[in-house]
Amino acid sequence: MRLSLSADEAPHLPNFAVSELRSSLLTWYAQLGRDLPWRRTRDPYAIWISEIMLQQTQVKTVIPYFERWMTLFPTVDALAKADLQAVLKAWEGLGYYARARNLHRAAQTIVEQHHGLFPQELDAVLALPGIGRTTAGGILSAAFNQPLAILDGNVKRVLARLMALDVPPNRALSALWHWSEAMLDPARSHEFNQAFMDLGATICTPKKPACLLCPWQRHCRAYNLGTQSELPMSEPRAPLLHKIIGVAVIWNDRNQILIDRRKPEGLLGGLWEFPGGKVEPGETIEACIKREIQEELGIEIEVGDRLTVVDHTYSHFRVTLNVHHCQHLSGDPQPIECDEIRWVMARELDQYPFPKANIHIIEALQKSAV
DNA sequence: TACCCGTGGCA
DNA sequence: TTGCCAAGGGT
Repeated sequence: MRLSLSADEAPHLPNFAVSELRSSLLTWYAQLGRDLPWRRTRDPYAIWISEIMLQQTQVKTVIPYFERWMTLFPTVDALAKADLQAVLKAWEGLGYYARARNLHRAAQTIVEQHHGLFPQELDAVLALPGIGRTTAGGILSAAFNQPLAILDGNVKRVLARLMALDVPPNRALSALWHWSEAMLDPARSHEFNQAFMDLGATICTPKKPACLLCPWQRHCRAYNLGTQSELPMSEPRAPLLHKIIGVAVIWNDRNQILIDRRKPEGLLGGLWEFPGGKVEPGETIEACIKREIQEELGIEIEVGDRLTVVDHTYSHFRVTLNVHHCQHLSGDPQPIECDEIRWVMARELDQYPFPKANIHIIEALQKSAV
């Protein structure tokens, strides 16, 4: 098996086939394409928001977030003027929080450099943070019918099967871009790109593709070879690292809880959390929590009863959070390894954006308070 | 280039 | 329970 495939090695798409593939896909889409909220508008702002939310995220998950977002921040200007904390709160639970931080920054750039109007020039769009080639093509084709190709996960999978690609898609990106561009119907790029993605999402699915319903069945190399369930090829992955974490819900004598805001960049950047850290070899949970709180906040606490245990999986590792009630004893908490610290009442916690694993802690707190 | 960056659904 | 992967981009 070869390791990679360059564009000039890519098998050629015959012109007669391209013409038939375009028309059969567009006919299929006119009948069976999905009715999605962001397809009812040509507003580039709304389409931009949907494209960012849909990065690595399924349509079903995105729909309620999209509807709420458009109510909270209906225009570029509204988003640019909003507080980052409010933006992160609207994104809470969607993951990949850099997407929300980039949306906020990009909105401010559009106000400052483009009079608040979403730019139509490809280079200007690509210059905005959080927008790469696929997202730029998706926005500009959907909003302005510009003849720009896309290469999202759906299109990669469809093309990998159509062309019986014998390497993992990420080893053949230039060939895949070449095919996506060759396939695109330049006069109807808006419909074509949407149809291309719908084909991948509803027919050419990762598991058990519905080949019998596929408008491209006759031309599909994988179908004709019977290898559609083996494609696209996948890359081996390293097993997830597992970290054991001690977490403190620290109470003061005014019935308040201590939370901290993470630094603005990196994992869960800008979100709030309950403080804690990794258990070292041979260390008890209680000792870990006491040590971490001393190191990170410079205060003394007494570690009390266990509140809950939370298992959570991130992209590249897994954590088990061992959460204990704690009592503040002495010292004024300092933001040594975070951006900000606050004492808040339990009922105020829902005003702050928290990562999912911490949402579970808040739910456990609400249960234990009843 | 290879790694970082969340969460949910599903088998 | 575990692994896989979904409308990717930044560095």
